[in-house]
Amino acid sequence: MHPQHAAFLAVIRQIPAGWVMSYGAVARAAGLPRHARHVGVALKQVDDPDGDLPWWRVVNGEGRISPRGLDGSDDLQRVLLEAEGIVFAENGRIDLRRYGWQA
DNA sequence: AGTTTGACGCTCC
DNA sequence: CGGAGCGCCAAAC
Repeated sequence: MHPQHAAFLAVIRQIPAGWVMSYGAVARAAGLPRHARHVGVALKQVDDPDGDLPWWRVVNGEGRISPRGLDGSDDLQRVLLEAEGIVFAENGRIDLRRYGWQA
């Protein structure tokens, strides 16, 4: 585990239920601006049997769930977010001005 | 050591 | 609002 990944995950763990953060926001909050892409890398590698990491509360800067290729785990992410009361717009976007968490 | 590759983001059009 | 283009940065080739 790279120390930077730990920093990203530490930030993500602090996002309260019902709120979201963009990859870029997480990177900035972790003190590593311009490393938004790296946040995605960290999340891809992580496995959380304990479920202590709310990975689903991270979306991209457009307020959309970032595509992961072939698997449909982005649908799961949407379900989890909606279960926390987050409302998706018609175009599948989340209003970050309303749900964006500022660490 | 040069190139490609992303769970990204911002500007333009 | 949707695309294209480009910058970014570490990893993997």
